[in-house]
Amino acid sequence: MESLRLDNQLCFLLYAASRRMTQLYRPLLDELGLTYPQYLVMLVLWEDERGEGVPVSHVCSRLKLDTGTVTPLLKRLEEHGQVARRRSSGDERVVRVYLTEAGRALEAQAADVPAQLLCQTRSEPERILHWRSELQALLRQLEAASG
Amino acid sequence: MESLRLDNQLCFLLYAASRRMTQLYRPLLDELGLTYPQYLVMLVLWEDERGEGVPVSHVCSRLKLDTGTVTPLLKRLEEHGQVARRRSSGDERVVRVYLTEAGRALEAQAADVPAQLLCQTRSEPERILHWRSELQALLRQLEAASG
DNA sequence: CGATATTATATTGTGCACAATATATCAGGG
DNA sequence: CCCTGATATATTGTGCACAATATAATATCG
Repeated sequence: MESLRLDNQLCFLLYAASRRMTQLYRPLLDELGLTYPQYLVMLVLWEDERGEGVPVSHVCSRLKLDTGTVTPLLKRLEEHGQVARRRSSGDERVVRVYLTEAGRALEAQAADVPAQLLCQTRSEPERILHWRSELQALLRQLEAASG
Repeated sequence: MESLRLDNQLCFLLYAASRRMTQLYRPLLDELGLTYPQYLVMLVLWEDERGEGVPVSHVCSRLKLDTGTVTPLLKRLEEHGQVARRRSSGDERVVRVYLTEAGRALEAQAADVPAQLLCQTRSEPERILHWRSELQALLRQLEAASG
């Protein structure tokens, strides 16, 4: 059944490439004491937290993950001292996530992770930009799909 | 820090696209009683198991997963009656995985899953072929990287 | 104002991923 | 034949993902 051949499946290529990418990040992130999903949360906070904290829902929507994944992730980051969590005074339903000093300081350490990865994969920067736009288009197409 | 912007990261695009793809498969695979990784195992077996069974190591290498993931996956497929597992008579170290009648019959039911997905994403077939070759190249590049 | 619906987060349960380790079998050299 | 190392699979422990449900706070409508 030709249509079911594993290597013809876009889905498997995405799945394999994504896992492989995570594996390449692992040794670099180990030095920062972060897992890969924790690193993604920190990317969001470094970009969006301006001292006033961001709601849990904001982290969820940026990463397209639900609270069942994000809440325990944030708790582990809190245990490790990278973030703090406080209920918003305005709306008691909302929990705001803050960077601690340590969490903020980690950004400098993480600054050259993307370059190190680029170097490790020996990719031309323009090749990366090409794949980035291809993947952005693919992701848009997938997100437009019903389901 | 521009280099750390979430949406610039190839890694996040892969991660998000892969999860989104899995989400699109879920309702279709629910009808077959399979999870997405279980579906991938079945793809390997439908393609490579010719009645004589395939070693666990073969499934691992095709899917690039280790035994810590694959062994429990195969046990769940066995519980659900899709596969059988027997130690090889020649080499008692290897466990061979066989399709059951039910497992073999499931291939016909799965035959139109790829087409349904194509339809759901409203993608031109040539667009898919394009992304497939792009992702094959990206995966090769990632696998060539040390680490 | 009070009942109802909505929103934000948390919890529970199942199934991956993967590092690290364990166990059992086999292969080769002395 | 025994010892040593290699090979194949399984087990353990941690951390995601996500569906389903629970809980609490807020908004809305009659």
